[in-house]
Amino acid sequence: MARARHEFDELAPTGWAVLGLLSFGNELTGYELKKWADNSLRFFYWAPATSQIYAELKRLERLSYVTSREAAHDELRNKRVYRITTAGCDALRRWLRDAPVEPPVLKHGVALRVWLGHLVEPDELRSIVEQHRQYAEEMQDELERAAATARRDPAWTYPAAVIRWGARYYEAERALADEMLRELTAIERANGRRKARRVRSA
Amino acid sequence: MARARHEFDELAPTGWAVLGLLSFGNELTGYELKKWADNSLRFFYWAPATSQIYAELKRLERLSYVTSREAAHDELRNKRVYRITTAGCDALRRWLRDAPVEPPVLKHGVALRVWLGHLVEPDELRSIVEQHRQYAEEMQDELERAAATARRDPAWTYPAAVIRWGARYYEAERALADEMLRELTAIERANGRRKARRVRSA
DNA sequence: GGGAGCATGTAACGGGTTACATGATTGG
DNA sequence: CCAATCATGTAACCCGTTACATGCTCCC
Repeated sequence: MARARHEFDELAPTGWAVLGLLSFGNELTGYELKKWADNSLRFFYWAPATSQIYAELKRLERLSYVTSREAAHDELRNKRVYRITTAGCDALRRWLRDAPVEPPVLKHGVALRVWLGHLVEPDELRSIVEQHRQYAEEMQDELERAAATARRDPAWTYPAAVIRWGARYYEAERALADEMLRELTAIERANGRRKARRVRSA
Repeated sequence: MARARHEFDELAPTGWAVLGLLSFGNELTGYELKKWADNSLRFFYWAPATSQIYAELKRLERLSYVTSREAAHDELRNKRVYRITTAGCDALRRWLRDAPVEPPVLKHGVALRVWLGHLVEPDELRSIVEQHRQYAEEMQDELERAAATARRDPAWTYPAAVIRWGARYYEAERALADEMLRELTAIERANGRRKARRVRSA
């Protein structure tokens, strides 16, 4: 039953993600990595906590997928920069190629709450969906701005494509929220009629 | 800094989700709950492991949000059915109303891999996106079938609305995959031209 | 002077998973 | 008779988070 243990299981996805951040060639500190994660990965994957980035870097170093050195100047502040190794690059490549394509993880709290709509007042439900709509719109805006300023640099072609993908994703999310609001209106109207019928027949 | 501990923090979202499953009124066993989760929650939230459902039920019982009894007939097989209490129903209502609206959790492995497209062959990238497209299509089909057979029963209006929402969600996901495939084609063409230019200028 | 940002971690905890154990019933 | 399904749980483990500790530097 248990799938054979493969090389690509040796790291949790987050580990590969961090290694991926380093695969663009820069030498980066844990702190910088966190910031990069926060304004790229976050949009379509997720932003690990700072503490976990450090933990992940240690693991990566143990596997010789990254090397680190004390940043030369500015010696007093202890500052360690990490760089991907060829072994790390190879392993990452293999992971990208060979790891099974898994369905995205989606935990949609708003959908969950609408699903339980019979328990709350229609207005409260609307408000929840509206807040979500707002959020989707903000994300879309952010990503569209990011797309506009994206590097022309061929090294960033793929990230740029994913940013555009993200913008469309959140656009769809917003459209979905709008549609849901229309559905809610329809449900309220129907309930109104039902209630009216009950009253008439009483 | 730390947000004040609220009542709605007393359970992890999964706890509320399980309680939500019970809020439709049926008496259910842990096993049945798992199946319900697998063919409803799964589409927009996520399906907890069986073992966790039992753990969650225990917690819910400790909080008096559910009660349980040994199923009367069929005594030999130890079988315990759970039912939501009024306290549980109230708590769930409060959670639905008052818990902050949090952004959906999205961990999109496919996007992550495209983002690192510079490390793999274009064909391998296409294949990953195509597998994902396939998946999205299957989910859409499943949900559309579910929507078609959905209860007319007013008690299921909201679940039905969420099923339709899900169908549209995966439709969008498929469209997004298609668009991504077109982008990949464009990138390949551009890389071809770049390569050609390099050759000419050499 | 003090707050924001830079920088690195540790400790405790919790939520959730996999793997495992157990056994009865049903249907091909 | 054997496999699948029903049914319930425990134990080990790990991923990741929050909270905390520390201290520097830059700029208002």
